[in-house]
Amino acid sequence: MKRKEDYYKIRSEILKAMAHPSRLFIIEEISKGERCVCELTDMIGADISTVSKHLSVLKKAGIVTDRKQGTTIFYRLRVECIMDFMNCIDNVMKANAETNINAVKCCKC
Amino acid sequence: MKRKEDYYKIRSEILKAMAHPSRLFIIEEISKGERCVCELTDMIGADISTVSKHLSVLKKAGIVTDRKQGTTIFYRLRVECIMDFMNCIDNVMKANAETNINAVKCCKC
DNA sequence: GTTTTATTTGGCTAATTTGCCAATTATGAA
DNA sequence: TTCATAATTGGCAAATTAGCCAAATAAAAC
Repeated sequence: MKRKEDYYKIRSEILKAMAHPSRLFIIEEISKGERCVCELTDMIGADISTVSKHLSVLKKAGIVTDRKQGTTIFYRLRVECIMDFMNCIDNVMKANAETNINAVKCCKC
Repeated sequence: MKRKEDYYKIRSEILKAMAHPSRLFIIEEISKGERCVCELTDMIGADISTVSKHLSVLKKAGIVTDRKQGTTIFYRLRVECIMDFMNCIDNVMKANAETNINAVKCCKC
């Protein structure tokens, strides 16, 4: 079934867009409110072109949107649940820390 | 703050482990119950060594665990919330489909 | 119009990931 | 012990991703 494969492909592209330390930082930061490229660049400490490219990856995946005000572009989350969603990742991390447990129950995700 | 950076790094590694079509398929499939490497290999249609490597990526990230029975190794999810978690990804996909909407509300994640 | 500030895009190299094949390990059966 | 089955590991080439610099675009200030 070709349909099903495409579905996993698209899903994986959204996940891949999130799967980078700087992009996770951006997601967390803009979940607190709109931020412009230069603010994020200062916080991340990479080249502005690098940060701009990270933002375009997130935008292409549909995770963020932007708004232009003069020469400044503000980014914000497009889908509200993204942050709650991180709780599940954190449950995996917690489970990894306590490696003696096998099956981990969790909530809030 | 070095601590915070490490945190994003680890989070991104868990997400990266999930961000592949075959690995997403595996996650969904074993969420229904234990599956051995050969069963998953038949379903995916890739070389068994490829599937084995995908499983080791998921295992290393703490997403799955395994159980040996004779020569067969059964894999299962290690963290229960992983599947609910996919709902949020699907909300992003839905939002991408209806591109005229900007901020998307969602639940169940 | 020219300059300044904010951001994006192109191009390049380095690093990482993917997937196959061949070889290896491990267990159970003959 | 030898053979067969299940799975993992090593190694390699192809594809993708990351991050920097330089150049281009866009809007506002002078």
